[in-house]
Amino acid sequence: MEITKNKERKARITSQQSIILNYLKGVKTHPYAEIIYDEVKKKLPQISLGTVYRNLNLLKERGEIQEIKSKIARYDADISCHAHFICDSCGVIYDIFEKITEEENIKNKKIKFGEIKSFQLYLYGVCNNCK
Amino acid sequence: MEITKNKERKARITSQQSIILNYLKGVKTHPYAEIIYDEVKKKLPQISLGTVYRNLNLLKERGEIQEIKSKIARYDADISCHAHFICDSCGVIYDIFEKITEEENIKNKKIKFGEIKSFQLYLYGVCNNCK
DNA sequence: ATCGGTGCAAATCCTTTGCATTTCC
DNA sequence: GGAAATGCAAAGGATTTGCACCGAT
Repeated sequence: MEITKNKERKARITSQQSIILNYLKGVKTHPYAEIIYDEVKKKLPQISLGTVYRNLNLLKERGEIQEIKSKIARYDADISCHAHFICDSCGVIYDIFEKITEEENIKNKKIKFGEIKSFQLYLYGVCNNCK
Repeated sequence: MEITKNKERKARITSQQSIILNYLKGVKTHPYAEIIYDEVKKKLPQISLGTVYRNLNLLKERGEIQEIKSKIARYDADISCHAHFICDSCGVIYDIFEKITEEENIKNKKIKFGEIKSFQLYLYGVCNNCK
């Protein structure tokens, strides 16, 4: 699972793809595929949900966006070093740019099982809105 | 999503549940529901997959096990403070008990959006076996 | 002409759920 | 007896995929 083979393909940047990426870069809401689909459809009415999924996967493989593993996959075009606070009650995802721990060193840590290429730090709790 | 209401129910510890928990405590492989089902069936041949899912959710809500968010949900009965290294190629999940960052302080950090109750640190990369 | 991408719809597959039944306090 | 859990099967829902077609190189 989660195999990322590097079949060297000549990627074509389609309008579908750039519109998806641009939309994602413009929001901080960590939308999921269906939301992205609805939004992108405003500019590209004929786009299909399958294409949205395919492009999200492509962008993720290229490291241009990251997937946030919630119940439904959510996406974030901000790939800078930050954590996510996920509300156990309402599911809203907040970006945490404040330093929680030594995030910036994590990628340099050596572990015996392999090399750390990326990481995700999820913080869980109930957000102030829900309390 | 991911609502964890505290409807105070009188939980009954069934044999299904303890066998599932015991199996999980005995392995370090972070199995997913279907695997757990197959294993538990050896001791409890009549158990159903639905019951496995229901009990995994119960145990998770009670904090006795944790769910690892991979493509398929995987489960870990070790709830001590540790990270997971997930191989992007083969999907194997390794426990990381070595200190990667200031894990032990994370829960005490104050953030403006709410209170941190738990966290998960996922490390991604390609494991030595796959390289 | 070729080959990657698209749209559409169907298929897949993980997970949840409704319901009748059983179990345990 | 009654709340809670189970087994079974069906439903649900997110994501993937097969295929014919399109478009850019």
